[in-house]
Amino acid sequence: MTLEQKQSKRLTMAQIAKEAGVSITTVSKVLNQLPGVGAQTRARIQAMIEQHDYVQNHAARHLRKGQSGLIDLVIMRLEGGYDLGIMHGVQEALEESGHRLVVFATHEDEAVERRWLRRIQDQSTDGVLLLLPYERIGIAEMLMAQNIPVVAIGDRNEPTTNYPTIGSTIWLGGYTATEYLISLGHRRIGIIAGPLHLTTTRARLAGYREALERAGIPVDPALICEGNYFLGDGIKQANALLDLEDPPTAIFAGNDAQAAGVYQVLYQRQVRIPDEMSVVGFDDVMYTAQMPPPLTTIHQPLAEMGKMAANMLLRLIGGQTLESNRVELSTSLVIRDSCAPPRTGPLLNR
Amino acid sequence: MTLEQKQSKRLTMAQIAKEAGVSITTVSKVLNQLPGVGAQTRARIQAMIEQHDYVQNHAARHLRKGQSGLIDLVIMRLEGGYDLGIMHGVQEALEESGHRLVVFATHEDEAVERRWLRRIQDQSTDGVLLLLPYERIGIAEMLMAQNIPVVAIGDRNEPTTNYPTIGSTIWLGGYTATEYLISLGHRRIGIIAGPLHLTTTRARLAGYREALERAGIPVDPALICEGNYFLGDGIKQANALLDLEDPPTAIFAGNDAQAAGVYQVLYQRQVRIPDEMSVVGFDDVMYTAQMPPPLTTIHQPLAEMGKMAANMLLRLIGGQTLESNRVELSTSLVIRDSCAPPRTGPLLNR
DNA sequence: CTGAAAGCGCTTACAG
DNA sequence: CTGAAAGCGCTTACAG
Repeated sequence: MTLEQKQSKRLTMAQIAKEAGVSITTVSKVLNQLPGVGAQTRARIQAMIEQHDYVQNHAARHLRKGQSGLIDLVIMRLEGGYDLGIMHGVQEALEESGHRLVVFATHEDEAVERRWLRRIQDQSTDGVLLLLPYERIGIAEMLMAQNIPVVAIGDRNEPTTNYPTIGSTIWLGGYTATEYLISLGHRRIGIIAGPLHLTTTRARLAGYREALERAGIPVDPALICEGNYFLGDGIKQANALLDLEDPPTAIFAGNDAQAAGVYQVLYQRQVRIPDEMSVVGFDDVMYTAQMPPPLTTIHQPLAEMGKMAANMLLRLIGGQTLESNRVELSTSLVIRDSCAPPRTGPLLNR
Repeated sequence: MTLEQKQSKRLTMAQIAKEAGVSITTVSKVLNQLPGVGAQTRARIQAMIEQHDYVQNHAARHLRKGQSGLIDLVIMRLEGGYDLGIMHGVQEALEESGHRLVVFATHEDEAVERRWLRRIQDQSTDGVLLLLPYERIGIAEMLMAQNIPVVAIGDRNEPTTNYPTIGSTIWLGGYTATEYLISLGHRRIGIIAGPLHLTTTRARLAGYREALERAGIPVDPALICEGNYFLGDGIKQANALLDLEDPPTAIFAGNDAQAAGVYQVLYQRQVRIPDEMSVVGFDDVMYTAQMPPPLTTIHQPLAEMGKMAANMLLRLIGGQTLESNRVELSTSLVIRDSCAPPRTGPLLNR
């Protein structure tokens, strides 16, 4: 080791102890705010610590205490919107606890997932937050088998899980959005769903159906489109809906990304929102308020969900038990400018 | 410790060694693929490792080798677009190296930054990627003082730094965008800049000026707006430009978020893009291709920048030296559907 | 109130 | 080719 490197090396507890003329044990007690140190000694050591700007070595602490101070967040892909909303809340919670957040995107690639899982298993995480609608290699189970705490955010494909999950009242969101459109006078309401094998998709759809049925409006299968939750799906399905013999007067998109796709199609076809077509989204991600025109959508409390999930995980890590394995925060309708009563007369195909 | 916990505990190298009837040293050599182990012994130990799905303890390794396997990425806020583009590239590079990515958003809060810095100083990071246009508390310097490798991404406010930075040819982007609009016949081109104290803003502006001057078009200060790089700034400045006595026929936005704001204003005022107004953005973030109409913009190779920054950092961590302290990747014009020749006759104020 | 000592699970000279 | 031993920098019973 060269001299230069030696000089730049951070101090150890032993060095602090030596300088203060006390034992390492005593320094450790001061650092960890443990009792059993005289007031004067404590003050002297404290001063020394501050003077040198000493920080405990993380690795040694980790090795002894078995805590890495790290939380892993697993997401499908870095795409903004929904995931970022959740991350905001997670970050906020971790800021208080002092944990750092490791972010990992699976890109739905099994090999990548397995490699990450291996890297995680060396006890270098305190807990994992799963932000995946579904998984193929059973990440949650593998993690639990290793006694690594897990909390899943958003709806998962399994109706019940033996690990905690936090979601929102999706069904109610689907119901509320549809009911709102009905209240404006709409009778033909198109819905763009996600993949039907996801429970979260089915919940939206069930809410939609319930609202129609309560209003005595027959459900027209032609108005129900299956897609994925991407913008491109909104484009594709909006086109399909508009090309119908008897097109809808309102479109309820499965999420805000789809709604953005719907906007694009309406723009291209020169169909005015909301005069000629009403649109409702789902999620209420950051940009919805700024879409032209501002999108009426179902608000999911993303930040709160993230925060609560992180706090649940933290409690699990602390060895506490959770009151409930499943928490649902409430969705709500945010009325902005994308909906209006249907215009009289059929919409012309353009 | 209860029996249950005992059972779930992960194996140690010592246990593997005992089972295999060899020393810990030998197991370690096999695990780290070091020479000095007989082929048979190696095979036997290898089998044992696989059988037990043994993974080295991260904390112990970290303590001995002084490597955490962690890279920290510091960003201002989680907002998507630009930052996510960079993150994609970073993740890709780290996937190969095996490092995990810690993400931290400063929210431009000094207290938060200082707390993070402290947490970082305990040797629990291998290196830091800075994705901040500027910083108030001198993060880069503090990190360097602690011998923690740093690489900054995107342009920084300092013209020169004593740590590596990676950016793109912003000036050229400003020039190219303006030149393109001129080539379409535009003479009055509005530009929405970012904060003028940022070098990155001034580079765009200098490119804009250069293109105008080369074309013999006088620079009209009224057409130059200062804003911030958010969507709201695009809205505000687009309104200002449209309210001018002699409004521009094209608007060059400082980034794509601003361009989205411009779109919104044009939509509200029922000014058609590109027939009545041309718009150019900057960055080429994920959603630009999907804006209605698809936005013509200056492409920054965000993923490549992130990847290269990560690789530079990795090299620094490995003790290698870098060829250059400053790398600039090239920007390019991506022509989509938001520009057209100016319509004849003045644009009516609406 | 204070401190000597064991030990967390590895890696790495070094000796055989 | 193989292994005993020191040590990375802490925390934590335990003894004084």
